Amino acid sequence: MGVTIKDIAKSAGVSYSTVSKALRDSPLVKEPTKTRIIEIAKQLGYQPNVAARSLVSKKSNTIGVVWPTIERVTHSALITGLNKQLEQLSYTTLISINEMEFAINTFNRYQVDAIVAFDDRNSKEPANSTVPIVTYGIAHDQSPFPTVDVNRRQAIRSAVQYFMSIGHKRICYVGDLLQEDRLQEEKVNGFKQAVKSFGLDPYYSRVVSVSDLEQYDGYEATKKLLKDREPPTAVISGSHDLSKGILRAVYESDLSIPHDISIISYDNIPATENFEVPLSTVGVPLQLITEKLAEVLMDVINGEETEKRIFLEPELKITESCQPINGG
Amino acid sequence: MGVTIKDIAKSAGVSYSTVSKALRDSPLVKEPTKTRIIEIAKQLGYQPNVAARSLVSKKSNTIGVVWPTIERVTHSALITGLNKQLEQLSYTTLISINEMEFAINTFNRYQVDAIVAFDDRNSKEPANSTVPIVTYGIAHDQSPFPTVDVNRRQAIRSAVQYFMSIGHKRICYVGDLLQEDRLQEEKVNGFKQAVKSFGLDPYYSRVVSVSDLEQYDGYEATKKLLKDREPPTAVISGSHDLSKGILRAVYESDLSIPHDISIISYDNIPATENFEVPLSTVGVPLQLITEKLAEVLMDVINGEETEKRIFLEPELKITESCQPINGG
DNA sequence: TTGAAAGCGGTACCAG
DNA sequence: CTGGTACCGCTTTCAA
Repeated sequence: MGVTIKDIAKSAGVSYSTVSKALRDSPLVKEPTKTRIIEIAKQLGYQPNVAARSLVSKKSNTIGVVWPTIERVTHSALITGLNKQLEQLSYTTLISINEMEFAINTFNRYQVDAIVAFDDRNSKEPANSTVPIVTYGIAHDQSPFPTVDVNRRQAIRSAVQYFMSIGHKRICYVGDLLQEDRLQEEKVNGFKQAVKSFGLDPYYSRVVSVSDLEQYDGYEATKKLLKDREPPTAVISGSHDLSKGILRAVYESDLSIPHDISIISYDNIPATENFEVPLSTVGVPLQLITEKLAEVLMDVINGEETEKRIFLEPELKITESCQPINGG
Repeated sequence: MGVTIKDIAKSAGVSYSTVSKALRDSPLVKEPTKTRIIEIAKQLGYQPNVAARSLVSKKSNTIGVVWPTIERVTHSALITGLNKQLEQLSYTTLISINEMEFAINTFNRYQVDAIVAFDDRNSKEPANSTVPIVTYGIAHDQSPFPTVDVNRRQAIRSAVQYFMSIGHKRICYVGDLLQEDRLQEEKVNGFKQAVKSFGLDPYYSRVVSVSDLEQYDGYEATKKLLKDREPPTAVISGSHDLSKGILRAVYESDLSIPHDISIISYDNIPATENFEVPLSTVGVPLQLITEKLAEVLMDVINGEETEKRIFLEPELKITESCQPINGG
């Protein structure tokens, strides 16, 4: 078994309560004693027992992340970011990939300080939980839990609006998933609404379906799209990976960006790749999302009131991948 | 705060030690008392406190999974499978995406019963740990910990061997990643060794590099490959996703499988998709890997001796995607 | 400044 | 079969 404070106490010739204080850096212990104890603890390879500690302190300094859909990459960057963010606040992140209810029960037994529930499918309303829950994603619409989310609808709408403002009339959205995926649906709906409310012709400005959100899917869809008699002059892409495929398809068809086609990509991740033409994006920077998430988590842990639904507004970043249309 | 066994005891009018027994389904409690207690526990929404339980029993019934590279999909199916497997053994899986050493420390503090370390990059040797560790992947070659792994080298070698046995002479392997990725390297090396030891002409039988293991990468690489004056008659693909792209590229070039090109895909996942032609595969079924992993975990938990390095041998499953070559 | 002791929520043993 | 109790490792009063 592991080293306990009693072992340290024995080795240091003090009582174990003194050790406890020393290790928690309490001012109630004289400096030399403290450093000596800490030194011994290090030598012995002491690791505080979370079970014992959280049993008495009712805090575990741990956040549980419920993420039943690891196979879908959608959230991995977000979770990585959140993990970093929470690390800075000296919280540890633990992930469960079990089904929502089971995962929440697990985290309740573990007495984590708070739970973040991610779910892009249509999962059950989180079970009752002693531990406060924060959700990300729009899965639970009248959820009783605080929710942080990106206004995807608005993101796509802004993109449409921008394209119209520079003269585009045939604007397509590539990214309808056809499966149950609320996150994608929101974007599609944002597009459809925009088309309607801005009075675009739905014949030219339509939604293009893909079977997944990866590069090849974008490639394939665009190949088809470009065979139209009157292909769009502007494309909005539902994800970064799709965009890569779209670019490929455009180039292979000997068209150029932005000369023949302008493109804006939905994206929360800062552009890391170098494309031939830097990609215009619309979305909420990942960092902002994780910051907000961490903030809300700290709030619920400290029992402070939070807004129930935080909708982060997307930013439009226009680069050379967009160009005004000449004469319609 | 949560409901404790004392609350239940009060409500049931029994001592709390009886409650403890009843909830653990001990035969030392009369049936009616037991059911009554369990009923009350359910009504009150009781969740056993892991901290308290593991503090006294020194068991948490939890396995910690160290997985610093969630962004890379490679292992997600494996982890999902392992999670299921362990669930059946009534173990809970918790995942940490932190850097190896940090994650292991965390799990030590949490007193998980065992740790599985996944790592496809070149990470530090796991720190010293009170908790037993099992590794998956070849990252740590002279690792002191039990390791379960797939014999990737042999997998690719078998595929080459099979192709030769049915007359192929120009066999290419698609899947070199060029980055530091030991798992991929193993396959590439398996291929190179096979080419050499079987006396294939390395000019025709070569390794084709891809930038990632996804569909588009396979598509792109194959498009190029097929432009050769003398393209291969057989292709071995490094991953399932790559294979999808390879198939696409072949069809688009108006070639047919297996008539013009035979293909075997490295794959641990049972074929779920329906391709035009069912795909031949070589690899260890995922289920086998997770079973073995679970088995070794149970062994180390129970302090039983295990083989240090378990190398699972791949299976070759040949379908209509392969065809003997006619006259070289 | 240090030590002693109570108690967090359970388990397990022993007495009744 | 049920109740009482010691104790797991640690934090946190309270006394010395």
